[in-house]
Amino acid sequence: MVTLSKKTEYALIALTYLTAEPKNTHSARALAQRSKMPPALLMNVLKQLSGAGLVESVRGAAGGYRLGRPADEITLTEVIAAVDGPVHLTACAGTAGEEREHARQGCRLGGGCPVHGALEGIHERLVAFLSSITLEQIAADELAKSAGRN
Amino acid sequence: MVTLSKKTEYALIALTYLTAEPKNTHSARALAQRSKMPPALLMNVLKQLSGAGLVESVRGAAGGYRLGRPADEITLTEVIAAVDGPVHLTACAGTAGEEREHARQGCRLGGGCPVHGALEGIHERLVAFLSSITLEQIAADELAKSAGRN
DNA sequence: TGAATTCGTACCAATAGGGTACTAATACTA
DNA sequence: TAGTATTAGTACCCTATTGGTACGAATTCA
Repeated sequence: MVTLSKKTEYALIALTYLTAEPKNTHSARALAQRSKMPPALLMNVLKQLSGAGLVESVRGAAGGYRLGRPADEITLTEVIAAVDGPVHLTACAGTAGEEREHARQGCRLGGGCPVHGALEGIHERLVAFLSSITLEQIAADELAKSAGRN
Repeated sequence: MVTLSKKTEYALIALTYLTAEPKNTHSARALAQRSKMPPALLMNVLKQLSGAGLVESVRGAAGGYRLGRPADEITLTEVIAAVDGPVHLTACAGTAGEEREHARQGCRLGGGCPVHGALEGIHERLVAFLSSITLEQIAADELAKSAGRN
């Protein structure tokens, strides 16, 4: 399926909030309450984002999370990769570098697979598309649309 | 996950073969053998493609499948929709027409969802991207790449 | 009549997705 | 120093989806 997972969705929502107030730290619980997300799940998502360096964590009382990088340097591709692992268009395409050989095994059709080459091309274009979308754009876009609704 | 399902992959493989020889009919079994795909599963996939009008079925002895429309009029979006259902970027975005109200229920975050508007915009661009890819392009692209490998 | 095929439907098993629970480590505050 | 609020780490559960199978019925040609 060509679908963002719920975890990615939650990650985007949380990141949008962090983008709106980049200087303060926001606790996982507070973020969950504002969006009615399951707190325990959001904590896991934030941890993954923290591991990927997309957010910074501050422990202890009055701690929480803040953006790890400027919003215009965080792309949708990175968010997806941090939460759900790297984007693979198919089992046989979309694996880069040293993983490529492994992917070739995963594609059991091997050389007989008549769409292998074409899918790799599509995959590259898809990643380029997703990478062109930054967190800043998402936050700004939402602001514009929600303003139009009021 | 942003991933094409195996069924979509199989559909593309089968369609590529049908594109190469648009006039003959090809039985499900023959197509499965050429690509080492599970025959029973491919039959289900072909049935779905047939229901969507992307391929024509011919029953009886010496029957099989052929393209239902010219290859340059079949888009990747249609193939995905026929096999896996319509593309939904998220639960809250990407549902058109009369289904829209239903989707709004699916998005339990409702008005509090701060990425709703932005995701709808991304979804539209994604569908436009997938719709710009035709079966003819995939088949031609693959031909070019496989020629380069030899 | 028989063989080859698609059609319709129902079913099974494995995996991934969504979600929870609990304990440890850290840091602020009083 | 004690208490509290937070993240970190891990392990687990449940359900839906996905990948894959099976079988009988309808259709067509020889």
